[in-house]
Amino acid sequence: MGTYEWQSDVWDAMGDPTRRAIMERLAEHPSPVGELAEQLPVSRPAVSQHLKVLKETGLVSDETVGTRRVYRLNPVGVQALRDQLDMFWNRALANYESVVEEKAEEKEEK
Amino acid sequence: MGTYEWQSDVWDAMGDPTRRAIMERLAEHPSPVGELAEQLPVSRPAVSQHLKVLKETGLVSDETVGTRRVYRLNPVGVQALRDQLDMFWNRALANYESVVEEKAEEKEEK
DNA sequence: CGGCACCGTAAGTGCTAGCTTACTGTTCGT
DNA sequence: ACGAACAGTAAGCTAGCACTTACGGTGCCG
Repeated sequence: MGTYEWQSDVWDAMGDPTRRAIMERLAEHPSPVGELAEQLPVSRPAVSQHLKVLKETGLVSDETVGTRRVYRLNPVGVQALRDQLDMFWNRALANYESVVEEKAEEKEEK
Repeated sequence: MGTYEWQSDVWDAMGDPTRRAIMERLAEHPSPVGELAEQLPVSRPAVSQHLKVLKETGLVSDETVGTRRVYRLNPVGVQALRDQLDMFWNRALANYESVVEEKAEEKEEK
């Protein structure tokens, strides 16, 4: 807690399967809303609402070109997820190693 | 199948705020269910249900010691998240660089 | 053995959020 | 300028899920 702002919104955003599907499409290449909706089993407004969430969390950015809006992945948001995930990763390893040490101690005591 | 049937379930698991709180606690150190419930604003059965989900997705592992069950982070599950996230990360960078290239081309055309 | 501590499961409930349809707002082409 | 294409917003409905209480099961200790 404290000064370290916990961006839980980013995890919430990735928690929805449709939004993850959108992220996968955008990982291929930047796309306008209509093109995304065609490749997904939901309506265009639904996609639009999901993109709003993804944009608010900083996972995607948009650019208006002509009458359409092209969305693309935002490296900043993705990096934020990586940072938090690395914390879990490091500590998961620490936990695992402590288990190994305990097992080793058990053997030594024999 | 079997070992690798998750993938998307892992994100769903991390989508819930309470489960993320549990993951934070387990990142500190392994804990039994009751201890986790004391530090959270939900009942013990609720924690138990969440732990079930986290275990099914491979994010945590449990060990029965006496009458209690000690849960800890599972490096394998956390690693699964990291792998998928890295895919987004690499492609997000590719998208960004393509934008930079386009901007550069625009300047050259002038 | 009997009571206790710890935990998982069952059953039921309330609320969130994702979806749809309908509407409004821009921008481009003719 | 008018219609078409593209997209965001509003309102409403529904399904899923996170939570609760109640219960059943297992290992520990006096």
